[in-house]
Amino acid sequence: MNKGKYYLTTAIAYTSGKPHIGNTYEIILSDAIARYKRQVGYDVFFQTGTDEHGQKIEQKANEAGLTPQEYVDNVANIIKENYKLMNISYDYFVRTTDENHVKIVQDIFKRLYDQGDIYKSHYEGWYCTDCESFYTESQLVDGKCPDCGAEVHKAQEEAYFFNLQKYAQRLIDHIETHPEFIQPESRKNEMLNNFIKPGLQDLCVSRTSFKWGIPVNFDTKHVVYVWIDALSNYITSLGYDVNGNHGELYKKYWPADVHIIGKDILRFHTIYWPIMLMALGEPLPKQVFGHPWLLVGSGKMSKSKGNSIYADELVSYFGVDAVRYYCLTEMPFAQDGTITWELMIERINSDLANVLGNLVNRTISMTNKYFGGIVSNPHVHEAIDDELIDCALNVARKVEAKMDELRVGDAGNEIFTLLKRCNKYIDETTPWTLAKEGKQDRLATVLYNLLECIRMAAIQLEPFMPETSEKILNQLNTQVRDYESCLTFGHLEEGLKVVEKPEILFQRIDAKEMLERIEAAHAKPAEPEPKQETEKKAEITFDDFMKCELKVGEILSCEKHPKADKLLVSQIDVGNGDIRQIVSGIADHFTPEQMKGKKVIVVTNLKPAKLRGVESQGMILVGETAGDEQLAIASCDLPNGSIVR
RNA sequence: CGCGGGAUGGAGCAGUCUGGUAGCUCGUCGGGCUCAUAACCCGAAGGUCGUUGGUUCAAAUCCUUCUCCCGCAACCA
Repeated sequence: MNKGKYYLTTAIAYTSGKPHIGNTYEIILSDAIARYKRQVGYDVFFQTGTDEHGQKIEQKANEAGLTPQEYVDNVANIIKENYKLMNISYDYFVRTTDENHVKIVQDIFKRLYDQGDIYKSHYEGWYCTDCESFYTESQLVDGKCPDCGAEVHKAQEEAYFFNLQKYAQRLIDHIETHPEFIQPESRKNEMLNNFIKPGLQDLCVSRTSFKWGIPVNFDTKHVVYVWIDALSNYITSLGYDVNGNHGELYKKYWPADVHIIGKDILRFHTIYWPIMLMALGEPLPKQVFGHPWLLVGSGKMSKSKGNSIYADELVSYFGVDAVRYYCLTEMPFAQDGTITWELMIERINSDLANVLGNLVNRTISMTNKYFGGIVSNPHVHEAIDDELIDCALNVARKVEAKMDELRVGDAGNEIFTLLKRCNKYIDETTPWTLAKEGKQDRLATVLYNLLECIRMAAIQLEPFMPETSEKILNQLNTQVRDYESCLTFGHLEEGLKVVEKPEILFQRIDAKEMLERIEAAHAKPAEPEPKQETEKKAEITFDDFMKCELKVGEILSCEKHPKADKLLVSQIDVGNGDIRQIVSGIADHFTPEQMKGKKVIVVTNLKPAKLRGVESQGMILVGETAGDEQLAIASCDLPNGSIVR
């Protein structure tokens, strides 16, 4: 049953560091879809990979004392290990440092240049010679460099630009005539209204400020800047050729059926990428799905917050399939989902242990107890059986409908309604009573129905939990494992002998005990980690330090900055009648009322600067924990104007 | 008025496009059962569907006012 080809991709992971479970979620989601499509008969090509260029990587490699290539090789390996751990069934892993990728990107760049879509121009901005960086007008502070405060001058950097506007109308037409193109649909308007319709700015597609990238082959002081490099991965890997001599894979699989990406980069995939393809005269991907984020508590997972949860740690506590199951079913379709240790344990206990694990266990136990493990079906049918069988036959249809909409979590829930129905069926038929009454044939039929439902469910669980699926089928000892056999009832072989002592599929977890264990494991690394993260600043001399004038000041009044959310404006008495106005970025942590009356330590000889239009004449010293979760003002009881050293 | 999303029983969500008995999972309480991983099954309690006004025979759903949350953007002397 060949239903045709299906090409799906994930975003390629940036190789700046180890991915957390939020990043891993994307590939688990994609893997479930890929496995499902294969199962129902598509010829699937599932691609993932790594994005390995850029200034940040150049820097990170430097800090680590490695060449950029060595650095990305390491991270790419970590990512591959991670995918292996999570049982990801990708067909191809593309790296943007691959030789063929590099060559094709150069060809694409050249062709877009030759046909006039890319043109050479100048990136204009304010340049700080000390920092060797460009800044935009709005980034400047008081007309000076925001980093070092030095004078900046208007300068031009040569750069290549991609003329997007030329294709804007075609893109709008495409989006409006293909409602399925941007998923979830709620994102469609965001793209149109926010970015496309106000007018697209030409995209800067080359850089000269760093070297770690794909050189522009006709102008080698430039490297190709991220998007043309990264987005092209979807076709370079397939053997796309600018002259039309495409490889077999390209001919077969392009256009992609779906690009699965995070909602944050939807813009690049629904604007820049389609326009690139239009310029190349290639067909557009059929669909781009911007999945929501997996949040920790209510906040975004990030290294700087120190709240990251990693897949390997989760797996070490709960196992691969439990983690996969959680990510797949706990995530809403279009809204951000949450991961906490408590929710994770709750899901495992209620769904995996109680409903699934226990059902398999009790059914196999009864088969052993009453029939020595031998399966038979004497077909002593009762009306109640029809309800169960209908439910079982409906699952495939419902799962298909959900999967077609990429509602993977809902699809998983459909399978669990069958498992729950099975538990209910046991209560309705009370096999132990049938055994006591000696109704052997009816009893055998009941057990057969249950085992067959379990078999059907197990097969359909494969995209979600591949290991568990196989374990269940092995416990049943059945060889009938094809998807087709789930579409009609009664394929489980008679005469089978199920396993005698079934292994517990998911052990119930004692929540309290587990949480304590996790806390203990986190307690140790929590301390030293912030220290590692904190960059050591360069040593300064005593004289350097003495350049700072620190004084005790009293906050006379404090109010919110009229034009900025994060800023507070305080009037501070620093002694000798000197009243300073100081702007601080601490509105997230303190209210103006809390600030008022506090004695604080102030840097009084800092060059004044304007922050969103309000002048700041100094700086309040504030201590912070890693990831700015908590702030504390450096306070002091000395008289106003006291010198601090 | 920068752009967008959200607010539904204790928790997490569906339902909103295409008005018409407010649903699911977890938790709580009561009952049942004993094949099973203290599991499974049944029942109950619990919601003015964020706020204001409107359209309608009828509003969680359509229009309107306001509030709060979350992204993006800006910004952290």
